[in-house]
Amino acid sequence: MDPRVREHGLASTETEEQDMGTRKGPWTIEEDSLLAHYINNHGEGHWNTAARCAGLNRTGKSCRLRWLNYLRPNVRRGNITLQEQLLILQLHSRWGNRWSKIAQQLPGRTDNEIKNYWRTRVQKQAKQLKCEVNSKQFRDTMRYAWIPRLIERIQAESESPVDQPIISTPTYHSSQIDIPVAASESGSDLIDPNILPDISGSCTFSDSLDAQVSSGSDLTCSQNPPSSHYMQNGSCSYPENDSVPWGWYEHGVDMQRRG
DNA sequence: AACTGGCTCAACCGCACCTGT
DNA sequence: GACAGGTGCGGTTGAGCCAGT
Repeated sequence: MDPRVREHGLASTETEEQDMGTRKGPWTIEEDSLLAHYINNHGEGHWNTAARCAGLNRTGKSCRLRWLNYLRPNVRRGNITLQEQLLILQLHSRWGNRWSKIAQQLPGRTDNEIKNYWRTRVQKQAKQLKCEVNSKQFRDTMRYAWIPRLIERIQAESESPVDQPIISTPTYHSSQIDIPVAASESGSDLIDPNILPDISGSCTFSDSLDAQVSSGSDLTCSQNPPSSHYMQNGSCSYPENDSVPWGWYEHGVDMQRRG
């Protein structure tokens, strides 16, 4: 849903807030317009000045946030693609909660969006696995189960000629990372060795866990995520059968929920 | 139809860092 | 060096939406 629609309904309460000083809460279309117009003319930065000169009764911080997360051109909203999910998992395993740094590798995505993604999806999975999101146990699950499954998934989608909206997403380029949009010959090509140096080189554990994990243990499973009773001896294992569907974050399906 | 609980995401808050004086 | 103002970042919150009952 366009947030403006949501916000517009709340705009009627703004008068009392304006009387009491700096405005807070959802932005109105008028405020968006004022801010965008100002920044188009004067450029980004100097947010406090922008707030004053644009006639906005907002803090500079609020203006900055609104611009970066919503008004800025090329901001991509909507579902995180599989490639983006993969990249987020990889980068988070390397950098931790450095959302802004991770966001820099995902053009058009904001740190706020990635942070929200992590909290709502990944942390939820950790919670359901009854393990700390920063624990070795969870990281191993991510590295040796979810990421490989994500790669398989990306590969599978790239091989099927129909229903692959993800393929239209841009290739991500940076000095360090170049995640190909279409899968190459092997899924491992999708992992930047600089990001997860231990994945490609840790065949023994990876292979053994792979055998345990089977399919359906990854971050795209939300409808029926791996439950805690699959946890054994401090690591994650999963049932042999593929009872957990890949529907957790089905693109083109999930994204239709919010239109 | 009404209610409820879970989910999403925009926006706020507090803190840390940077820069100019 | 001390201080103040501005900016950036990560954590958190709460309103609104939606699906299930």
